[in-house]
Amino acid sequence: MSQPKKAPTIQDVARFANVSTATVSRALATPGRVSQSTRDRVLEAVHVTGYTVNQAARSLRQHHARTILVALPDIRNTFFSTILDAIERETTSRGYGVLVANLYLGSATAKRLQDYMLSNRADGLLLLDGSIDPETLNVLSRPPHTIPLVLACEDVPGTNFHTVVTDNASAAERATRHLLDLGHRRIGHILGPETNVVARDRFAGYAKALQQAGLSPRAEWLFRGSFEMESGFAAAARFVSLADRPSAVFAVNDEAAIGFLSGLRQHGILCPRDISVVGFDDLTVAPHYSPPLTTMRQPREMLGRMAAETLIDLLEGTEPQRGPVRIVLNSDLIVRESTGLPPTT
Amino acid sequence: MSQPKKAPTIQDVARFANVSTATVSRALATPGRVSQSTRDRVLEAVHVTGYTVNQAARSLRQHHARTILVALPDIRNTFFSTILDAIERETTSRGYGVLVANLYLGSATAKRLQDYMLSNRADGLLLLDGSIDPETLNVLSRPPHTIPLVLACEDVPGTNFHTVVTDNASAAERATRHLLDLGHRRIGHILGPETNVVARDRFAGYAKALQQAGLSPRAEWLFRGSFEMESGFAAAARFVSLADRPSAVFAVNDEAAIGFLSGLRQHGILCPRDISVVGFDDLTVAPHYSPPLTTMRQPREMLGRMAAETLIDLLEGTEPQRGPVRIVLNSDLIVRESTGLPPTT
DNA sequence: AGGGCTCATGCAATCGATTACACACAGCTG
DNA sequence: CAGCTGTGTGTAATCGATTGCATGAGCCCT
Repeated sequence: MSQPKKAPTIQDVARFANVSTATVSRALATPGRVSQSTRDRVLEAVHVTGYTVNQAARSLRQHHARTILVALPDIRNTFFSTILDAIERETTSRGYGVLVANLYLGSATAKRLQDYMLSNRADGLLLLDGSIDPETLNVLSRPPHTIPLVLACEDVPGTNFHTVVTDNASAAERATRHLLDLGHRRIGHILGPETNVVARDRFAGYAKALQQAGLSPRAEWLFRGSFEMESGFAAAARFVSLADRPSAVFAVNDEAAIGFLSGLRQHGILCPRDISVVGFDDLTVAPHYSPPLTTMRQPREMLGRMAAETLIDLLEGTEPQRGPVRIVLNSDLIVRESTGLPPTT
Repeated sequence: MSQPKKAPTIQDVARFANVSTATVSRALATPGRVSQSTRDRVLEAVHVTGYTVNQAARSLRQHHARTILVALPDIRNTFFSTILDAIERETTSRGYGVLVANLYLGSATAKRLQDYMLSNRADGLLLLDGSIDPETLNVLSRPPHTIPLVLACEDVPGTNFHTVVTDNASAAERATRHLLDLGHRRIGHILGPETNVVARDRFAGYAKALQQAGLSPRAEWLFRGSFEMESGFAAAARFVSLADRPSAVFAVNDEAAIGFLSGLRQHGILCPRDISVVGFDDLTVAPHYSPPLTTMRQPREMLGRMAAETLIDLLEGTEPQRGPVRIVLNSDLIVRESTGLPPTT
């Protein structure tokens, strides 16, 4: 009696409702296909027994898990966690679960992904990390595995999958042009990691804007970094050691911008009085920073939502599938107080 | 030939290696129980066929999914995403997957959790949200369900589960005492949501420190808010409307502190010149804010790791199970520049 | 009245891995 | 040499839900 009773199964429900398991299954999945009275009895029995479906059994039989895997380079970063949030909302509203895998660079990433994907735990992969080996992806996405795959945020060069990204290059161009429009001619850039597509695109946009203004990047005004605050902070140290300093800097993201400003402040350089800085992302803290940050706002929620949508459509074969989709979302320039006219020398 | 070949199963491996499926299973799970030569043949066959286990089948048979569910109130918040990161590291290193569920307050949370947990998708639940209905948890955790459950970050009053939390009350007391030690006597507080345990504990610590100094909270210096920047910002508006203002404020977390400072700045009130502010959490941005924030640093990674550890130990029945464990981690006061002596009037 | 429907339901196979049990064979003991 | 032990392997049941096929009841039409 008081044993650790086992979870009720469809058998229990069937017994209780005096029908076969097949009927229970149908009453639940396709209510229209059973009679009113049977349906009522089954529903009643479900209620009484407290039955819930065993997903493992269902997955085994139906060959899908109603779960997707989201692989990202760093959950701690608000940028990614916001996207993950949007993904989670969309997927759960469609009845899917979300498995997360954090891909610390350098770990046996490919192997882990494969293990995950090939073991029927997840039906599809949403990849937010462009730094993965393209060949691994090709292996996963082609027969005999044929794993539905959507790339979001970061493109993987040399592949041709469904992709949802933002317009990094043109947004960076826009940010840089904003500085040019203010009258700046001496514009530096805090770069992201060398290998990162997003960072490269943003640099390209920056370079293009300069070029259109008849300028070109100067090596000593290019500060290599990562996407983190610390790297912006480190860039500030290099900045102050320069004899000939830029009057404005475009940072690869808000975090780098914030670290940079924080570093400059330690050296008595104030923004926007002495220097203008543009960031990228419009983090929650951007409007509340001191000074409030001028930045490019990416539609992160939308990106996450569309990526999830694309993947699930793919899984369910709703869309007619005319080759890989590529969605590019636009970013907006948000002008705040971290940019201003160049100091009059 | 070029059909979408199906994924290889243990049957394929067995056929290839000329053994039974039982032997393949044993060769993989308990290599010591098959002969050297058989083992080699099986491993070879696994390699050739590209076999990976079907988790759904395994789960069905073994009655566990090697997956845990992490339920949190808001992934976007760095605070939670950092913990999630730590959890993910720990669980994957132990061979478990992580499903995430975001619990927007007010949604049919309890129902969602139950569906999730009772459907054999996950073996255990790691709950980072204290605002859930205690009764729901009791239902889940008791027969016939008996779901292993660990509470992290936020306690749920009226329940008695394994818990991993930080010392919110005493840390808040410490933060407040820091202000007292600087000579402040007029100390306000930005509160969190009324219903939140963490917010309540921090308020209690604040009140206790005041009391020990012979003071008590003044209603007009208590700013009700949430954990978000906007609520800190809103608090600033109320602050400036005060005829008689505090000289220092303890904020329920860094986000509230930042929003508050940002709001004050708009009104020309500068920190630490005019006011001292202490936050809580030590977000990444805290040292890079202007001014760099004095705050209580919580061991978030450790918290995530220990919570995951506790849950998995529970699942695997490693630990001898002598009643619910309760782990309380200590926070550290990090003094930076947002706190200073009270302005000399 | 009988043939041909549709509708509701049951029977039993199926998904892929694990594992209790059975069995064959080798080597050892008394 | 009969009997015993232990090792290595195979057979088949099992986990729980879904679903193709079969069946039977009831209805309509000619």
